[in-house]
Amino acid sequence: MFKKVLIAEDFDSYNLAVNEALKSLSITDVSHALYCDEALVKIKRAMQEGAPFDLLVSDISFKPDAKKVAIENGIQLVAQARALQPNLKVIVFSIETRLHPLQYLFDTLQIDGYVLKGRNNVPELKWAIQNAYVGGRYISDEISHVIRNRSLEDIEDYDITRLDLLASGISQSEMSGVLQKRSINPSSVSSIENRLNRLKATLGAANNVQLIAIAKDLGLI
Amino acid sequence: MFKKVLIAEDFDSYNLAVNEALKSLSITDVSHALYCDEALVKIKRAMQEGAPFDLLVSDISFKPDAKKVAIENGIQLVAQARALQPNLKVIVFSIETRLHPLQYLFDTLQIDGYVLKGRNNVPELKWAIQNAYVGGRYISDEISHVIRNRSLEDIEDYDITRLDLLASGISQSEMSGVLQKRSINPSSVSSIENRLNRLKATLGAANNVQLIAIAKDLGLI
DNA sequence: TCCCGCTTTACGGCTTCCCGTAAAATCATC
DNA sequence: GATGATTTTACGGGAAGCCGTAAAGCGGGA
Repeated sequence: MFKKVLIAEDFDSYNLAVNEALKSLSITDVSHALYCDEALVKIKRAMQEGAPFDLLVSDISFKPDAKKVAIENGIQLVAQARALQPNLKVIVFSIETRLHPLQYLFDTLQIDGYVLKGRNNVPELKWAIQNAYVGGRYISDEISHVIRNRSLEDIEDYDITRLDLLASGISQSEMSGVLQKRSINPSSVSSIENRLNRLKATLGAANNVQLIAIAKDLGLI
Repeated sequence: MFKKVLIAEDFDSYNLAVNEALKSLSITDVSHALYCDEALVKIKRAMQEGAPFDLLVSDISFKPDAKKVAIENGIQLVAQARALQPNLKVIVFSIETRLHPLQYLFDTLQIDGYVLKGRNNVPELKWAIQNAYVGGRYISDEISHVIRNRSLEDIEDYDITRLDLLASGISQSEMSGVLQKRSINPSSVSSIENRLNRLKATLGAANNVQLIAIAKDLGLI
């Protein structure tokens, strides 16, 4: 079983739950980080000391407070942690159910488990940890069906930019100017219309208003 | 100190935290309810047996699952519990930060404490329980700001309906028809424009698209 | 080089949104 | 019931969005 585990989680309640799960697996070498920055520092230090972590259990959303932080969320943390230590096993423990952030975690970062915060986290976490240890990948039921939906595959980064600009209240002709200034092609009003139409078709939106509503729901913007 | 406490909370993680707080106050007679219906039954039975609860610690949002329930959320639970047993002390323990539901809890139901789920729940819960016992009322810092901020006060329920309809992709003239069918007044296209304009002014949106983006961000819809 | 397919751009019409103004209806108060 | 304030409705003109068509640009392959 895993020997050395790091938990990146800001709520004390959830830390209690993860502790409980680890205790039941007789894992005693457990470190806690209440902020992402802190977590990355601990990972670095552990590697330098020749005693790297075996497993990272990380939340996604960290409540902002007075403290100024460089890494704002668990997704960035996991990305940077994996860049530092590619063999680090990662289990994400979050309330996030939106497709886009999850797709990135599974497809690009290839995490080793996802536990959706819910009614029975202690047994779920325990199971996820055991699975990750033997090279498996546990995913909470409620989100495995979300992941199976691949409808968003052909949405590119600039589409997100376009949606962001649209949601900021500017007109499409103004957007054309902004895109030119950022030298993003295509930038003509017609192209913007085309791209937005394509997005509307993909996401089943009748107009720009609904498009933004759906994009918000999916976590695209 | 309180002798007999009921906890209405569906997540095991948060139940661990409340347990921890109660244990540190040497409160041992603790019951749990994972559903609101179950909680109300326990309150009733305890009264009938002549041993009513002293304190209810309740969540607001309960995750829906296969189980069919009559009481869907903690606000309804608190209202019904207080109707049954007016002297019951109530502490709400939730992630809810939106003004509207909180106002009802404080102004109408007059709850005895509100702990916002966050970084340090165990000490906060402990403090809230101690305060409630001596007739005080503990409120998490972040929430007392919200309660004081009345900027969203003039957004009424039908405004949410209008935003919902707008986000569903229909045109304003179609919305007029829908509102008439539901006999919601005003229903004319002009009125819809007026209301949406008022919302845009309140929320600082330049057009309908941005309005929906902001409404999504604020959790209005 | 020419052809082909794809993307980008341009443009025109039609619809919807946006923003005034003004009339009609409703409500509160006396 | 009259009066004034507020809300609701109606309408019109200009701006923006929506949609189809067509031309121009661009790259790959024969």
